[in-house]
Amino acid sequence: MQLSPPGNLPSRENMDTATSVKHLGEFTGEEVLLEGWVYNSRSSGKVGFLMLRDGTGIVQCVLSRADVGEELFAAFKELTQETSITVWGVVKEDSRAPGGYEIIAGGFTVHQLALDYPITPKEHGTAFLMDHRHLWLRSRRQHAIMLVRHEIIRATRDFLDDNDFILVDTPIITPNACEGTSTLFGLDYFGRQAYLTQSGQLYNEANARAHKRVYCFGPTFRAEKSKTRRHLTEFWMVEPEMAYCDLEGDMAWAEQLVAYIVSRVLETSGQQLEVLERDTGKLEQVKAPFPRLSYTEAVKSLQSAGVDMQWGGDFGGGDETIISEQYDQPLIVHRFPAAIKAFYMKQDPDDNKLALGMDILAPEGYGEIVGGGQREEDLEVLMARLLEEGLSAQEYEWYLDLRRYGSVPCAGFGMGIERVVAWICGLPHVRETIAFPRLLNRLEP
RNA sequence: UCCGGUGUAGCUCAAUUGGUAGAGCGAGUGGCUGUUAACCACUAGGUUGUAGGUUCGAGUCCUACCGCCGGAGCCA
Repeated sequence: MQLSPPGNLPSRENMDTATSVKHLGEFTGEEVLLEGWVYNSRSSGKVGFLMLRDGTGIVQCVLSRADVGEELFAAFKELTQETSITVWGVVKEDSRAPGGYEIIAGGFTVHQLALDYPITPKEHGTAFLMDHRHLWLRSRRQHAIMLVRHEIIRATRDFLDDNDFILVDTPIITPNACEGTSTLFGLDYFGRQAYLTQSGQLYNEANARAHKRVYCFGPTFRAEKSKTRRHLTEFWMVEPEMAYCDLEGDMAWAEQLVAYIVSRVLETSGQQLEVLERDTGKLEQVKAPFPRLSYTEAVKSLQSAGVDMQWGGDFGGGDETIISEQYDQPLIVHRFPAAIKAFYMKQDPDDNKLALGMDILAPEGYGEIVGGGQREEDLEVLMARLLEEGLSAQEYEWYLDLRRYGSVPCAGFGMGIERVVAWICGLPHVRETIAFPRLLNRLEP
């Protein structure tokens, strides 16, 4: 359908390129062309309101029957939700319009009329929305979440890049399991057993000896049959690794990264947080340094809170919540029992029952967002720990080489992007923090 | 894998003690000159998750299975 606008209104020929809703403020009083989709439309007998969504924002376009003519006005009334259209008209400041600006429309062109769009402006259940995830992404809240995710990733990369970290990607397909095969997705690699990575850390350690400070950033896979609000089977993790760094340095880098991300989102994404109805007061309190608690202190604190827990065990999700709710900042828990940690984690020289690991627990019950620690740099100790875990030294020869040729203290951590997004956006579940989540019971769409 | 909940129109939900399956939204038709998830009137829309059982009669009670949601375990 192509309709010509009447004579005294802006015509499409006057404009060469389309602008976007995000930049409308620069065109007050001018004619613009917008390309987008119908978000919603309303009409009374002689005035129509078209909410146009163009990916950068939503703007109300006003069509007056007297101005646009009978034919165009009748065509407007045929428009359905999510129909793709190009609209042209004059930008006008108007306090009655959501967003402060509206378009006095001169005309529009329909590209495709969308019939029976499944997601109506009313409420829907999560199962239905997840089945229509490919369409749900267009809605206002989901759009805002993806923008915040984008900003979190940008802030992460800016922070690391500006501090002389080099992005060195690590492989997704790996030949062996660094911490047992039960949590890994297996795959056939030309007749050999291979796995999807659950961490780039071992490779990061090699890269850190080439570049001193490195990070990898990619998808990570866990085949755990976990069915909780904080687990995905495929998630994105950024993993910085630093040569010549100990546990203290590791904690400092991690807390500064987290604090920087929060301040950047507050600075740039206020509009999105408003759409998400996030209480930003709680985010504004996030400032490095974060409070620190040793594992041993955390266990004592839990025991005095009435939790039945012995020294040596791992924290459950509920335990994490109880500990972190005592603080309004992210909390660093450090020095865990060596027995429950991976073979490559360095033992505490002051107490060999402890490993030099650390976790950061997000406030408001969001749980662990960062996990990391100092690596064992001594060849003999590392070899002994590896064999203790029943792993084959032969498969880790290249990793052991890192201790043979210029070994140094080395530390790093992994930060789960989806958990950080869930926390900063104030979402109850990580499934909305990624465009197409992979969950225990969900592989589609 | 275990425990709990749930499944009714395209969507979100009602339906009394077991007695004719209903509303809002969405869709369609008409009306309305400033709407904000617009509003008003009318219309269409159903194998009540599946299979079996009890009963004169089952959305409702019983059994099994399936899906989904939440929690536990396991994990980041």
